[in-house]
Amino acid sequence: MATSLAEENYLKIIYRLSENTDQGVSTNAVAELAQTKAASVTDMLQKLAEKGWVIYQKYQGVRLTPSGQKIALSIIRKHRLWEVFLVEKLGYNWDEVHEIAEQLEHIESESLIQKLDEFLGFPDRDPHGDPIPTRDGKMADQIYQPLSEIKEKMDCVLMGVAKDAAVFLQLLTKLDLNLGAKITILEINSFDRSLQIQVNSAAPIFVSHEVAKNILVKA
Amino acid sequence: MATSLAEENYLKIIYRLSENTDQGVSTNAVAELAQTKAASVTDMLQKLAEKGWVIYQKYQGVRLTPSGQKIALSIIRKHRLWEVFLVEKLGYNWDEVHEIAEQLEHIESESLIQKLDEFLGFPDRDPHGDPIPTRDGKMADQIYQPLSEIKEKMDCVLMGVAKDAAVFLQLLTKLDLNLGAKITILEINSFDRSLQIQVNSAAPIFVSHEVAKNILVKA
DNA sequence: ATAAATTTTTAGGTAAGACTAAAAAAATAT
DNA sequence: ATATTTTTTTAGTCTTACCTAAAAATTTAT
Repeated sequence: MATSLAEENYLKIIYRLSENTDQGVSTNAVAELAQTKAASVTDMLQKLAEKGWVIYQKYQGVRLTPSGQKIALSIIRKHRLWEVFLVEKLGYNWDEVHEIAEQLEHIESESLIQKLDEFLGFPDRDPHGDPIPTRDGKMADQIYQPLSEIKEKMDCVLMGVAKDAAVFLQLLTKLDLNLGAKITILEINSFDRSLQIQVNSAAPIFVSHEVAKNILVKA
Repeated sequence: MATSLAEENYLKIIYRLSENTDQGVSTNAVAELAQTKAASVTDMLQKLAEKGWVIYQKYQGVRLTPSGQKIALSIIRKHRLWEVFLVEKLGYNWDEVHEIAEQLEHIESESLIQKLDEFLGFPDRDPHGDPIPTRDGKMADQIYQPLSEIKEKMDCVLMGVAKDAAVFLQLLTKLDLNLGAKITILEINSFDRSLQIQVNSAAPIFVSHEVAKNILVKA
Protein backbone atom coordinates (compact mmCIF):
# COMPACT_ATOMS: atom_id res chain seq x y z
CA MET A 1 0.00 0.00 0.00
CA ALA A 2 1.21 3.48 -0.80
CA THR A 3 2.52 5.68 2.00
CA SER A 4 2.27 9.45 2.02
CA LEU A 5 5.11 11.62 3.19
CA ALA A 6 3.23 12.49 6.39
CA GLU A 7 2.52 8.84 7.14
CA GLU A 8 6.15 7.89 6.63
CA ASN A 9 7.27 10.58 9.03
CA TYR A 10 4.84 9.43 11.71
CA LEU A 11 5.94 5.81 11.39
CA LYS A 12 9.56 6.86 11.65
CA ILE A 13 8.85 8.89 14.78
CA ILE A 14 6.90 6.07 16.42
CA TYR A 15 9.75 3.71 15.64
CA ARG A 16 12.26 6.04 17.26
CA LEU A 17 10.16 6.45 20.38
CA SER A 18 9.62 2.70 20.64
CA GLU A 19 13.32 1.91 20.61
CA ASN A 20 13.83 2.62 24.29
CA THR A 21 10.64 1.18 25.68
CA ASP A 22 8.26 -1.68 25.15
CA GLN A 23 5.32 0.42 26.27
CA GLY A 24 3.02 2.12 23.78
CA VAL A 25 4.20 5.53 22.64
CA SER A 26 2.21 8.52 23.91
CA THR A 27 0.34 10.93 21.68
CA ASN A 28 2.17 13.89 23.19
CA ALA A 29 5.59 12.40 22.59
CA VAL A 30 4.76 11.90 18.94
CA ALA A 31 3.32 15.41 18.70
CA GLU A 32 6.52 16.91 20.02
CA LEU A 33 8.79 15.14 17.53
CA ALA A 34 6.38 15.72 14.66
CA GLN A 35 6.25 19.40 15.59
CA THR A 36 2.50 19.32 15.50
CA LYS A 37 -0.44 19.31 17.92
CA ALA A 38 -1.73 16.32 19.87
CA ALA A 39 -5.11 16.55 18.13
CA SER A 40 -3.46 16.13 14.74
CA VAL A 41 -1.56 13.13 16.02
CA THR A 42 -4.75 11.43 17.24
CA ASP A 43 -6.23 11.87 13.76
CA MET A 44 -3.22 10.35 12.10
CA LEU A 45 -2.90 7.44 14.53
CA GLN A 46 -6.44 6.44 13.71
CA LYS A 47 -5.62 6.49 10.04
CA LEU A 48 -2.41 4.50 10.51
CA ALA A 49 -4.33 1.94 12.56
CA GLU A 50 -6.91 1.53 9.79
CA LYS A 51 -4.11 0.86 7.36
CA GLY A 52 -2.72 -1.79 9.66
CA TRP A 53 0.60 -0.14 10.42
CA VAL A 54 0.03 0.52 14.11
CA ILE A 55 -1.93 -0.86 17.02
CA TYR A 56 -3.80 2.01 18.53
CA GLN A 57 -6.32 2.13 21.35
CA LYS A 58 -7.66 5.35 22.72
CA TYR A 59 -5.67 6.68 25.66
CA GLN A 60 -3.37 3.64 25.48
CA GLY A 61 -0.63 4.97 23.24
CA VAL A 62 0.48 3.44 20.00
CA ARG A 63 2.87 0.73 18.82
CA LEU A 64 4.00 -0.43 15.39
CA THR A 65 2.77 -3.62 13.76
CA PRO A 66 5.34 -5.70 11.86
CA SER A 67 4.29 -4.05 8.59
CA GLY A 68 4.56 -0.59 10.15
CA GLN A 69 7.98 -1.46 11.48
CA LYS A 70 9.06 -2.61 8.06
CA ILE A 71 8.11 0.70 6.54
CA ALA A 72 9.86 2.64 9.30
CA LEU A 73 13.04 0.62 8.84
CA SER A 74 13.05 1.18 5.11
CA ILE A 75 12.82 4.94 5.66
CA ILE A 76 15.63 4.79 8.20
CA ARG A 77 17.70 2.70 5.79
CA LYS A 78 17.25 5.28 3.07
CA HIS A 79 17.98 8.16 5.44
CA ARG A 80 21.24 6.65 6.61
CA LEU A 81 22.45 5.57 3.18
CA TRP A 82 21.87 9.08 1.85
CA GLU A 83 23.78 10.47 4.83
CA VAL A 84 26.73 8.30 3.92
CA PHE A 85 26.50 9.58 0.36
CA LEU A 86 26.38 13.20 1.45
CA VAL A 87 29.42 12.87 3.70
CA GLU A 88 31.54 10.37 1.77
CA LYS A 89 30.86 11.49 -1.77
CA LEU A 90 29.78 15.12 -1.59
CA GLY A 91 32.06 16.20 1.24
CA TYR A 92 29.49 17.40 3.78
CA ASN A 93 30.31 17.47 7.49
CA TRP A 94 28.37 15.16 9.78
CA ASP A 95 26.43 18.04 11.30
CA GLU A 96 25.08 19.24 7.95
CA VAL A 97 23.40 16.19 6.50
CA HIS A 98 20.35 15.53 8.62
CA GLU A 99 17.90 17.95 7.01
CA ILE A 100 18.80 16.98 3.48
CA ALA A 101 18.53 13.29 4.30
CA GLU A 102 15.08 13.99 5.78
CA GLN A 103 14.03 14.92 2.27
CA LEU A 104 15.93 12.24 0.38
CA GLU A 105 14.60 9.44 2.58
CA HIS A 106 11.19 9.79 0.93
CA ILE A 107 12.36 9.17 -2.63
CA GLU A 108 10.62 6.06 -3.78
CA SER A 109 12.64 3.62 -5.85
CA GLU A 110 13.80 0.17 -4.84
CA SER A 111 16.48 0.07 -7.50
CA LEU A 112 17.81 3.47 -6.55
CA ILE A 113 18.55 2.39 -3.01
CA GLN A 114 20.12 -0.85 -4.15
CA LYS A 115 22.39 0.95 -6.56
CA LEU A 116 23.21 3.64 -4.03
CA ASP A 117 24.09 1.00 -1.44
CA GLU A 118 26.40 -0.65 -3.93
CA PHE A 119 27.94 2.67 -5.00
CA LEU A 120 28.76 3.39 -1.36
CA GLY A 121 30.32 -0.05 -0.86
CA PHE A 122 27.53 -1.49 1.30
CA PRO A 123 28.27 0.56 4.42
CA ASP A 124 26.82 -0.73 7.68
CA ARG A 125 27.00 2.49 9.69
CA ASP A 126 26.02 6.05 8.85
CA PRO A 127 28.32 9.04 9.53
CA HIS A 128 27.06 9.22 13.12
CA GLY A 129 27.86 5.58 13.79
CA ASP A 130 24.25 4.43 13.61
CA PRO A 131 23.62 1.01 12.05
CA ILE A 132 21.99 0.95 8.62
CA PRO A 133 19.05 -1.47 8.40
CA THR A 134 19.48 -4.19 5.79
CA ARG A 135 17.30 -4.52 2.72
CA ASP A 136 15.12 -7.10 4.44
CA GLY A 137 14.53 -4.87 7.43
CA LYS A 138 17.01 -6.06 10.02
CA MET A 139 18.95 -3.51 12.01
CA ALA A 140 22.10 -4.33 13.96
CA ASP A 141 22.03 -3.36 17.62
CA GLN A 142 23.87 -0.30 18.72
CA ILE A 143 26.86 -2.15 20.07
CA TYR A 144 28.74 0.83 21.38
CA GLN A 145 28.40 2.29 24.85
CA PRO A 146 28.16 5.85 26.11
CA LEU A 147 31.45 7.43 27.10
CA SER A 148 29.79 8.22 30.44
CA GLU A 149 29.88 4.51 31.30
CA ILE A 150 33.57 3.95 30.74
CA LYS A 151 35.82 3.69 33.77
CA GLU A 152 38.62 6.07 34.68
CA LYS A 153 42.02 5.50 33.06
CA MET A 154 40.49 3.54 30.23
CA ASP A 155 41.13 4.06 26.53
CA CYS A 156 38.37 3.96 23.93
CA VAL A 157 37.54 4.99 20.39
CA LEU A 158 34.70 7.28 19.33
CA MET A 159 32.35 5.16 17.19
CA GLY A 160 29.17 7.20 17.09
CA VAL A 161 26.78 9.62 18.73
CA ALA A 162 23.43 9.10 20.38
CA LYS A 163 22.09 12.46 19.24
CA ASP A 164 22.56 14.12 15.90
CA ALA A 165 21.53 17.69 16.60
CA ALA A 166 23.78 20.04 14.64
CA VAL A 167 24.81 22.08 17.70
CA PHE A 168 25.99 18.95 19.47
CA LEU A 169 27.92 17.67 16.47
CA GLN A 170 29.52 21.05 15.91
CA LEU A 171 30.70 21.09 19.52
CA LEU A 172 32.27 17.67 19.07
CA THR A 173 34.00 18.80 15.90
CA LYS A 174 35.35 21.86 17.69
CA LEU A 175 36.79 19.58 20.38
CA ASP A 176 38.33 17.34 17.72
CA LEU A 177 35.96 14.58 18.77
CA ASN A 178 35.40 13.03 15.37
CA LEU A 179 34.54 9.47 14.40
CA GLY A 180 37.53 7.30 15.18
CA ALA A 181 39.06 9.71 17.72
CA LYS A 182 41.10 7.95 20.44
CA ILE A 183 39.86 8.99 23.86
CA THR A 184 41.62 8.44 27.18
CA ILE A 185 39.64 9.13 30.33
CA LEU A 186 41.96 10.86 32.76
CA GLU A 187 39.54 11.61 35.54
CA ILE A 188 35.83 11.58 36.38
CA ASN A 189 34.74 14.39 38.70
CA SER A 190 32.32 12.98 41.22
CA PHE A 191 30.81 16.43 41.85
CA ASP A 192 29.10 16.89 38.44
CA ARG A 193 30.23 13.71 36.72
CA SER A 194 32.14 15.78 34.15
CA LEU A 195 35.14 14.07 32.59
CA GLN A 196 38.67 15.13 31.94
CA ILE A 197 39.74 13.39 28.78
CA GLN A 198 42.54 13.33 26.28
CA VAL A 199 41.65 13.22 22.57
CA ASN A 200 44.21 11.74 20.19
CA SER A 201 46.92 12.36 22.78
CA ALA A 202 46.42 16.14 22.66
CA ALA A 203 46.14 18.42 25.67
CA PRO A 204 43.47 17.33 28.18
CA ILE A 205 39.97 18.81 27.92
CA PHE A 206 36.79 18.73 29.99
CA VAL A 207 33.44 17.44 28.80
CA SER A 208 30.16 17.48 30.72
CA HIS A 209 28.29 14.33 31.70
CA GLU A 210 25.57 15.38 29.25
CA VAL A 211 28.08 15.35 26.40
CA ALA A 212 29.66 12.07 27.55
CA LYS A 213 26.24 10.40 27.61
CA ASN A 214 25.78 11.13 23.93
CA ILE A 215 29.19 9.99 22.75
CA LEU A 216 29.31 6.31 21.82
CA VAL A 217 32.61 4.48 22.14
CA LYS A 218 34.23 1.10 21.69
CA ALA A 219 36.38 0.17 24.68
CA MET B 1 8.68 32.57 -1.61
CA ALA B 2 8.22 28.88 -0.97
CA THR B 3 7.03 26.65 -3.78
CA SER B 4 4.97 23.51 -3.28
CA LEU B 5 5.63 20.35 -5.23
CA ALA B 6 2.49 20.90 -7.32
CA GLU B 7 3.46 24.48 -8.12
CA GLU B 8 6.92 23.44 -9.20
CA ASN B 9 5.50 20.85 -11.54
CA TYR B 10 3.13 23.34 -13.12
CA LEU B 11 5.90 25.87 -13.68
CA LYS B 12 8.08 23.22 -15.25
CA ILE B 13 5.28 22.14 -17.59
CA ILE B 14 4.51 25.72 -18.61
CA TYR B 15 8.20 26.25 -19.28
CA ARG B 16 8.35 23.17 -21.50
CA LEU B 17 5.29 24.19 -23.47
CA SER B 18 6.63 27.74 -23.90
CA GLU B 19 9.87 26.57 -25.43
CA ASN B 20 8.46 26.09 -28.92
CA THR B 21 6.14 29.06 -29.09
CA ASP B 22 5.94 32.67 -28.00
CA GLN B 23 2.19 32.44 -27.60
CA GLY B 24 0.57 31.86 -24.25
CA VAL B 25 0.25 28.21 -23.27
CA SER B 26 -3.27 26.75 -23.30
CA THR B 27 -5.01 25.37 -20.26
CA ASN B 28 -5.69 22.10 -22.02
CA ALA B 29 -2.08 21.60 -23.01
CA VAL B 30 -1.04 22.05 -19.39
CA ALA B 31 -3.79 19.71 -18.20
CA GLU B 32 -2.58 16.97 -20.50
CA LEU B 33 1.02 17.10 -19.32
CA ALA B 34 0.00 17.51 -15.69
CA GLN B 35 -2.31 14.51 -16.06
CA THR B 36 -5.11 16.44 -14.50
CA LYS B 37 -8.32 18.21 -15.53
CA ALA B 38 -8.61 21.62 -17.18
CA ALA B 39 -10.64 22.94 -14.25
CA SER B 40 -7.81 22.11 -11.85
CA VAL B 41 -5.36 23.86 -14.12
CA THR B 42 -7.45 27.03 -14.16
CA ASP B 43 -7.43 27.00 -10.35
CA MET B 44 -3.71 26.63 -10.20
CA LEU B 45 -2.97 29.23 -12.88
CA GLN B 46 -4.88 31.78 -10.86
CA LYS B 47 -2.83 30.91 -7.82
CA LEU B 48 0.45 31.07 -9.72
CA ALA B 49 -0.57 34.46 -11.13
CA GLU B 50 -1.27 35.79 -7.64
CA LYS B 51 2.20 34.71 -6.59
CA GLY B 52 3.69 36.55 -9.53
CA TRP B 53 5.12 33.55 -11.34
CA VAL B 54 2.89 33.67 -14.42
CA ILE B 55 0.91 36.17 -16.46
CA TYR B 56 -2.56 34.79 -16.79
CA GLN B 57 -5.65 36.24 -18.38
CA LYS B 58 -8.85 34.29 -18.73
CA TYR B 59 -9.13 32.45 -22.03
CA GLN B 60 -5.78 33.89 -23.13
CA GLY B 61 -3.45 31.14 -21.98
CA VAL B 62 -0.53 31.59 -19.63
CA ARG B 63 3.12 32.59 -19.81
CA LEU B 64 5.92 32.64 -17.25
CA THR B 65 7.19 35.83 -15.64
CA PRO B 66 10.96 36.14 -15.15
CA SER B 67 10.63 34.87 -11.57
CA GLY B 68 8.50 31.94 -12.71
CA GLN B 69 11.04 31.13 -15.37
CA LYS B 70 13.81 31.23 -12.81
CA ILE B 71 12.03 28.66 -10.66
CA ALA B 72 11.33 26.43 -13.67
CA LEU B 73 14.96 26.56 -14.74
CA SER B 74 16.18 25.65 -11.29
CA ILE B 75 13.92 22.58 -11.27
CA ILE B 76 15.17 21.60 -14.72
CA ARG B 77 18.74 22.12 -13.58
CA LYS B 78 18.21 19.81 -10.64
CA HIS B 79 16.41 17.23 -12.77
CA ARG B 80 19.21 17.06 -15.30
CA LEU B 81 22.03 17.02 -12.78
CA TRP B 82 20.40 14.14 -10.95
CA GLU B 83 20.00 12.31 -14.26
CA VAL B 84 23.72 12.64 -14.84
CA PHE B 85 24.32 11.26 -11.37
CA LEU B 86 22.02 8.30 -11.93
CA VAL B 87 23.64 7.36 -15.22
CA GLU B 88 27.28 8.26 -14.58
CA LYS B 89 27.60 7.23 -10.96
CA LEU B 90 24.91 4.64 -10.31
CA GLY B 91 25.02 2.91 -13.68
CA TYR B 92 21.44 3.42 -14.83
CA ASN B 93 20.55 3.38 -18.53
CA TRP B 94 19.28 6.58 -20.10
CA ASP B 95 15.75 5.22 -20.40
CA GLU B 96 15.45 4.48 -16.68
CA VAL B 97 16.22 7.77 -15.02
CA HIS B 98 13.37 10.08 -15.81
CA GLU B 99 10.92 9.01 -13.10
CA ILE B 100 13.48 9.00 -10.35
CA ALA B 101 14.76 12.42 -11.39
CA GLU B 102 11.16 13.67 -11.28
CA GLN B 103 11.28 13.00 -7.58
CA LEU B 104 14.82 14.17 -6.90
CA GLU B 105 14.30 17.49 -8.69
CA HIS B 106 12.15 18.69 -5.79
CA ILE B 107 14.77 18.24 -3.09
CA GLU B 108 15.42 21.66 -1.67
CA SER B 109 19.01 22.53 -0.88
CA GLU B 110 21.18 25.07 -2.63
CA SER B 111 24.36 23.54 -1.28
CA LEU B 112 23.36 20.04 -2.30
CA ILE B 113 23.05 21.01 -5.94
CA GLN B 114 26.31 22.90 -5.90
CA LYS B 115 28.14 19.96 -4.40
CA LEU B 116 26.45 17.51 -6.73
CA ASP B 117 27.39 19.66 -9.72
CA GLU B 118 30.99 19.67 -8.56
CA PHE B 119 30.98 15.93 -7.83
CA LEU B 120 29.81 15.31 -11.39
CA GLY B 121 32.51 17.56 -12.85
CA PHE B 122 30.19 20.41 -13.85
CA PRO B 123 28.51 18.62 -16.76
CA ASP B 124 26.74 20.81 -19.30
CA ARG B 125 24.49 18.16 -20.86
CA ASP B 126 22.32 15.47 -19.32
CA PRO B 127 22.35 11.83 -20.52
CA HIS B 128 19.87 12.70 -23.28
CA GLY B 129 22.00 15.53 -24.59
CA ASP B 130 19.84 18.28 -23.13
CA PRO B 131 21.65 21.35 -21.84
CA ILE B 132 21.80 21.83 -18.06
CA PRO B 133 20.80 25.35 -16.96
CA THR B 134 23.51 27.20 -15.06
CA ARG B 135 23.20 28.21 -11.44
CA ASP B 136 22.12 31.72 -12.44
CA GLY B 137 19.36 30.40 -14.68
CA LYS B 138 20.85 30.49 -18.14
CA MET B 139 20.28 27.54 -20.44
CA ALA B 140 22.35 26.92 -23.55
CA ASP B 141 20.40 26.53 -26.78
CA GLN B 142 19.87 23.09 -28.17
CA ILE B 143 22.59 23.36 -30.80
CA TYR B 144 22.06 19.99 -32.39
CA GLN B 145 19.72 19.30 -35.28
CA PRO B 146 17.30 16.47 -35.94
CA LEU B 147 18.69 13.60 -37.96
CA SER B 148 15.71 14.12 -40.28
CA GLU B 149 17.26 17.36 -41.51
CA ILE B 150 20.63 15.96 -42.51
CA LYS B 151 21.34 15.42 -46.21
CA GLU B 152 21.98 12.09 -47.86
CA LYS B 153 25.53 10.72 -47.81
CA MET B 154 26.42 12.87 -44.81
CA ASP B 155 28.10 11.69 -41.60
CA CYS B 156 27.01 12.87 -38.18
CA VAL B 157 27.24 12.00 -34.48
CA LEU B 158 24.32 11.30 -32.16
CA MET B 159 24.38 14.04 -29.52
CA GLY B 160 20.95 13.82 -27.95
CA VAL B 161 17.26 13.11 -28.26
CA ALA B 162 14.26 15.39 -28.54
CA LYS B 163 12.02 13.03 -26.60
CA ASP B 164 12.87 10.99 -23.56
CA ALA B 165 10.04 8.48 -23.40
CA ALA B 166 11.40 5.13 -22.23
CA VAL B 167 9.98 3.19 -25.22
CA PHE B 168 11.76 5.51 -27.64
CA LEU B 169 15.06 5.34 -25.77
CA GLN B 170 14.85 1.57 -25.53
CA LEU B 171 14.35 1.35 -29.28
CA LEU B 172 17.43 3.49 -29.86
CA THR B 173 19.45 1.32 -27.52
CA LYS B 174 18.31 -1.79 -29.37
CA LEU B 175 19.50 -0.23 -32.63
CA ASP B 176 22.84 0.64 -31.04
CA LEU B 177 21.93 4.31 -31.36
CA ASN B 178 23.59 5.56 -28.20
CA LEU B 179 25.05 8.94 -27.34
CA GLY B 180 28.15 9.43 -29.48
CA ALA B 181 27.17 6.90 -32.14
CA LYS B 182 28.55 7.70 -35.59
CA ILE B 183 25.74 7.78 -38.15
CA THR B 184 26.08 7.75 -41.93
CA ILE B 185 22.97 8.47 -43.98
CA LEU B 186 22.97 6.10 -46.90
CA GLU B 187 19.62 6.96 -48.42
CA ILE B 188 16.42 8.89 -47.74
CA ASN B 189 13.29 7.27 -49.13
CA SER B 190 11.11 9.96 -50.64
CA PHE B 191 7.99 7.80 -50.24
CA ASP B 192 7.77 7.85 -46.43
CA ARG B 193 10.92 9.85 -45.63
CA SER B 194 12.36 6.87 -43.80
CA LEU B 195 16.16 6.68 -43.72
CA GLN B 196 18.63 3.95 -44.41
CA ILE B 197 21.57 4.58 -42.12
CA GLN B 198 24.73 2.97 -40.93
CA VAL B 199 25.55 3.10 -37.21
CA ASN B 200 29.21 2.86 -36.20
CA SER B 201 30.01 1.26 -39.57
CA ALA B 202 27.80 -1.77 -38.86
CA ALA B 203 25.27 -3.27 -41.24
CA PRO B 204 22.74 -0.72 -42.60
CA ILE B 205 19.39 -0.31 -40.84
CA PHE B 206 16.16 1.55 -41.51
CA VAL B 207 14.64 4.18 -39.24
CA SER B 208 11.34 5.99 -39.71
CA HIS B 209 11.05 9.72 -40.21
CA GLU B 210 9.38 9.87 -36.78
CA VAL B 211 12.45 8.37 -35.17
CA ALA B 212 14.84 10.54 -37.18
CA LYS B 213 12.99 13.68 -36.09
CA ASN B 214 13.71 12.85 -32.48
CA ILE B 215 17.37 12.04 -32.84
CA LEU B 216 19.65 15.06 -32.44
CA VAL B 217 23.00 15.04 -34.21
CA LYS B 218 26.07 17.12 -34.79
CA ALA B 219 27.03 17.22 -38.49
C1' DA C 1 -23.41 35.36 -39.99
C1' DT C 2 -25.03 31.99 -37.46
C1' DA C 3 -24.84 27.28 -35.64
C1' DA C 4 -22.12 23.71 -33.77
C1' DA C 5 -18.20 22.16 -31.50
C1' DT C 6 -14.51 22.94 -28.52
C1' DT C 7 -12.12 25.10 -24.85
C1' DT C 8 -12.09 27.36 -20.64
C1' DT C 9 -14.00 28.96 -16.48
C1' DT C 10 -17.11 28.94 -12.46
C1' DA C 11 -19.50 26.73 -8.79
C1' DG C 12 -19.74 23.47 -5.53
C1' DG C 13 -17.55 19.21 -3.39
C1' DT C 14 -13.98 15.90 -1.55
C1' DA C 15 -9.77 14.07 0.92
C1' DA C 16 -5.48 14.83 3.43
C1' DG C 17 -3.46 16.92 7.03
C1' DA C 18 -3.14 20.47 9.76
C1' DC C 19 -5.47 23.82 13.40
C1' DT C 20 -8.35 25.63 17.93
C1' DA C 21 -11.54 25.03 21.53
C1' DA C 22 -14.02 22.18 24.34
C1' DA C 23 -15.06 17.64 26.35
C1' DA C 24 -13.60 13.37 28.31
C1' DA C 25 -10.38 10.26 30.36
C1' DA C 26 -6.37 9.31 33.09
C1' DA C 27 -2.86 10.52 36.32
C1' DT C 28 -1.46 13.03 40.35
C1' DA C 29 -2.04 15.41 44.63
C1' DT C 30 -4.42 16.43 48.77
C1' DA D 1 -11.65 9.33 48.10
C1' DT D 2 -12.07 13.38 46.00
C1' DA D 3 -10.19 17.37 43.67
C1' DT D 4 -6.94 19.12 40.56
C1' DT D 5 -3.94 18.83 36.77
C1' DT D 6 -2.46 16.76 32.67
C1' DT D 7 -3.18 14.13 28.65
C1' DT D 8 -5.95 12.71 25.03
C1' DT D 9 -9.86 12.83 22.14
C1' DT D 10 -13.79 14.93 19.69
C1' DA D 11 -15.97 18.47 17.04
C1' DG D 12 -15.75 21.85 13.94
C1' DT D 13 -12.61 24.71 10.55
C1' DC D 14 -9.02 25.80 7.23
C1' DT D 15 -5.90 25.21 3.11
C1' DT D 16 -4.16 22.73 -0.83
C1' DA D 17 -5.03 20.42 -4.75
C1' DC D 18 -7.82 17.84 -6.88
C1' DC D 19 -12.71 16.47 -8.87
C1' DT D 20 -17.58 16.81 -11.66
C1' DA D 21 -21.19 19.31 -13.78
C1' DA D 22 -22.79 23.28 -15.77
C1' DA D 23 -22.10 27.86 -17.77
C1' DA D 24 -19.59 31.01 -20.60
C1' DA D 25 -16.35 32.24 -24.06
C1' DT D 26 -13.96 31.16 -28.13
C1' DT D 27 -13.14 28.77 -32.34
C1' DT D 28 -14.61 26.23 -36.34
C1' DA D 29 -17.84 24.87 -39.73
C1' DT D 30 -21.70 25.73 -42.64
